Amino acid sequence: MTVTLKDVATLAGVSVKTVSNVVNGYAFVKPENRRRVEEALAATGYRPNVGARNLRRGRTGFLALMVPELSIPYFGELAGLVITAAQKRGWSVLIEQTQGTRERERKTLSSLGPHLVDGALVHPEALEAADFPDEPGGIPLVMLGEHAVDVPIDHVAIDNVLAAHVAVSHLASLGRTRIAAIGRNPARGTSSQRLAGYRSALVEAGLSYSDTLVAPAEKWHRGYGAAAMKSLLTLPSPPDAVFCFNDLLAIGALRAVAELGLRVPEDVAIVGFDNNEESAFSLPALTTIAPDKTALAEAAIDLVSRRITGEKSAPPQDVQTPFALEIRESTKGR
Amino acid sequence: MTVTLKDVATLAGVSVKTVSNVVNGYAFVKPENRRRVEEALAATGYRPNVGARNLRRGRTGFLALMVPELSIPYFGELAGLVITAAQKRGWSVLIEQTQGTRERERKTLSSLGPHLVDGALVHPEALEAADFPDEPGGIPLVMLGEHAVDVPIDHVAIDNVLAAHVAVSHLASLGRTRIAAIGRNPARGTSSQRLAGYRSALVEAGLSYSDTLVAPAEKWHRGYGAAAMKSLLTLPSPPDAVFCFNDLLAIGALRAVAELGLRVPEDVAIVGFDNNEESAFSLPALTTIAPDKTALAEAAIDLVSRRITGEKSAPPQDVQTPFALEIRESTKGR
DNA sequence: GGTACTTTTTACATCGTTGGAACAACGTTG
DNA sequence: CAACGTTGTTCCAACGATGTAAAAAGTACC
Repeated sequence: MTVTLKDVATLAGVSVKTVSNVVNGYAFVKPENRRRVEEALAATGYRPNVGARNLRRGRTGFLALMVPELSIPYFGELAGLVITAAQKRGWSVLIEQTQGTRERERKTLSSLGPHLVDGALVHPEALEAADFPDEPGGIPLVMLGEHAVDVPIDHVAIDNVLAAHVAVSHLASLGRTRIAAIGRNPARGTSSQRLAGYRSALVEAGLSYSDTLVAPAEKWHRGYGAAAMKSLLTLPSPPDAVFCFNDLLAIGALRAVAELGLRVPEDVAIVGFDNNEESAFSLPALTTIAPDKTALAEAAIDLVSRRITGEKSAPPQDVQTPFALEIRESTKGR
Repeated sequence: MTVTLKDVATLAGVSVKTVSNVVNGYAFVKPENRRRVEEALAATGYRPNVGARNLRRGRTGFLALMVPELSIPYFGELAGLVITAAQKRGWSVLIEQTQGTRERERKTLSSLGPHLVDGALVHPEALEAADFPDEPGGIPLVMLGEHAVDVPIDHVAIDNVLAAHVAVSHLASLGRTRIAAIGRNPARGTSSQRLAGYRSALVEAGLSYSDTLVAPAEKWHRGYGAAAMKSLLTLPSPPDAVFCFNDLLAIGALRAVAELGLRVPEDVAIVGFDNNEESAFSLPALTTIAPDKTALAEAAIDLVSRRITGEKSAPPQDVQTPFALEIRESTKGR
């Protein structure tokens, strides 16, 4: 059924290795033989057995991408870009979902044997430093997104503190004085980064920080954003602006505001984070921090490729990719 | 660096094959030896080389999933479920994106050699019958979603015609008489199915069909939905209800209605299709056809597994998975 | 103790590919 | 024409695992 090098070789009347040489573009093959081999290749429809080739070469041709859940728009979009970037360099991507739980993240990390994949891009959510394999025997890892953890591995992300600062400064520049935040969550590294940016922007704007205005969110999903927003709006003195730690929370917040009969941005201005595609179409459209996801994906693939092909032991890199504040209706009106 | 069976065997003082036997749960191993091998396995941290094992077994352990784009919520959600379902059966999933173009779909299909993956789930958008490999030499394929094409391969989907019928009947039951549709696209199989359901529901409700009320959409993305809705609303006699062929179009339509200063559902009722997570949070929340995506993913994995492990030549199956009409604010008010 | 049988272990070939060494063919040169 | 370097090809081993079959060890029975 399946065509192997041997079949092609028999048909072309040369040795297996010569066929292999043609397939791999080895220079010194007699034109006559090359032609015959190529004909035989075409005639049989030969396709190399990737497994065998990789066994021999000690590579698998696969990269793993570990994310919480593909159904979360940010990760769906990112995964799509990672796959595209990987494909350009000849890698195939295998996706592992962890639901953002530390247990599953740890399990996934330790299951990424050197035989299954050549390298991995991991986007941890709850992982701690202790969970990372300390012996360097494993495969190259690149961490995506913010790490609270201090592990010596390659890392790509935007400057979360700065981005949060920019978002909140924007709200302050509109003259808002009671600026709340939604998304506090001690288990998530990203949360503390964005919180830091939030605080520094408040300070810079001469506003005071108050714990009451920082709503927690167990998960950064729409429903939790709505719930958090409702509790903020029923405070004795409710906020006139909210910085949500991601767009999903913000979408939930938009709904909560509407359900309470208030208006965005007149009564409450809202800024999100991630620039999900849906956020350009919400009513009102969401002002948000827009990370350059393409740059993120490409930088990550770049780093992991470099680690795999040589440069094994260069010092860990820390790459920052650009972002922009995308101003839309939720802070500026229509 | 890497631990192989040989290393474990040396450490345990037995042959390679005995270790292999222990690893694979072969029954006849002396308890004493089993213990020693297990200790050695633990001590060395042995992990089987998947590539080598698969080379020997003639399997790769991978399935491919071909979708247009992960950044489209429906496919992000579906891919997540497929990966989860596959993992339960011990498969890893490789994702290929085609951007929904026939050229890339065809290319992807033909590149799915039997060595890279053991089977594939394909969600074509523009593919035609001629593009499918006619010789049965390849790997098992399962088609997801609607096929306009008549190819003898396994297939899982909801009943699109019926679902569209249900959606439109719901609009008619609200007393709407000028029911439009958005999403006509001759290049997409799904489009004609949903259009058929739309027409049959109009007939059943005693309403007349009019080409003017069926707006085309080159892509089923939010922006195209907004554009289509705008053109419908500027007709001499605009619709009082719209059936959008997917949720993204509907989300775009919601925005267009709002931008023209009209209200949903008072002026125009809107129904979508797919039940994306975001649709429960749009303003107003979207009434939509909710396919059971989990059932879809599991049925697909089930079919492809069965094909791979035996049952090679059973007649092609056609599995229909359930759906429901999810009624929300866009047709019922808040 | 010998025979027949079962249980346990091992040696060997094999999956499809590629790296390296060995070999063959060729044209050049002294 | 012998010696040599350059090209082109083949042979063999190896990647790490498992299936097969044969060898070894153990058990039961006469």
